[in-house]
Amino acid sequence: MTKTYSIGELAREFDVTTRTIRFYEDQGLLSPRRRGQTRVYSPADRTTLKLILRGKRLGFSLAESRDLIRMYRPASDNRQQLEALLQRIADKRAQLERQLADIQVLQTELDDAEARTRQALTGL
Amino acid sequence: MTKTYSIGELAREFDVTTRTIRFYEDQGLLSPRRRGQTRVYSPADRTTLKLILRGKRLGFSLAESRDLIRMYRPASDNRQQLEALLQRIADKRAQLERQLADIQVLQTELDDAEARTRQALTGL
DNA sequence: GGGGAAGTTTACGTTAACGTAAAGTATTGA
DNA sequence: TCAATACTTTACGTTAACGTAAACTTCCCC
Repeated sequence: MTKTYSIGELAREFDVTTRTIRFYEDQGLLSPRRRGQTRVYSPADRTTLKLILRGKRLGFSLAESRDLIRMYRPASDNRQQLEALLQRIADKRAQLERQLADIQVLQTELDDAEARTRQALTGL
Repeated sequence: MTKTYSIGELAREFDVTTRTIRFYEDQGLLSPRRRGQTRVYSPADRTTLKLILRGKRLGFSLAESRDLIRMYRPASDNRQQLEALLQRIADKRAQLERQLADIQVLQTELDDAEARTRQALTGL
């Protein structure tokens, strides 16, 4: 019998509101089981939530995260769709590469800024 | 005599609308000179715009980018403020580190997804 | 058995980041 | 000279991603 989570538990763990989690479900990013009215989250649901929040930290929209979630599941036996999926994966990879490059540029700019700030401090 | 740019030139170069560029000015991120009514952008203005768009690709808000721009200029001779600036720089650096880690996790997840997709394709 | 505490639905409100349209000015090329 | 281009300001509209509030049910505890 595998572990489950309540919406409140997940909200606390990831520091989001329950409203946020329900909103993600509304947008089709999560589909927890129900015990009566109450939502019951599986470890897989929790992983999905984690994926969404990781995406948010990288500036992804919920639509992009939904796409990412779909990439992470087979979900098709159609050749065309699988090929299209490979393409979307490649596109995402390219986007991540660009973000990585952007981060590196920003890091060296921060290095510069810090050096100049320290320089200004020694001049006081 | 240093080069200048019109708003249209910059818009074309960076693939944004002129509305967007004016909006950034409205938000205090850009302050081009004027020739009469018309905005005239310096190479420094262009660099600032590039910084903003790089931030956007990383999911930064305009407020964050405004802060980044300020980090990139001395702008103070007050010890307290310089120390505070160093702190903000350190914070940004930490954020970039986390984003970098997030990207790496996502990259290996994409690797998995691609492998599984190729596997599904060979099974057809 | 009477509160809390945690869950639910429904619905209106809010903010950021522009889009879109209207109406006017300035320059430029046929 | 006139019509197309590129610029300007002003102002209302739009979308994503929730926040906030109200009104309700369920469960647990003393």
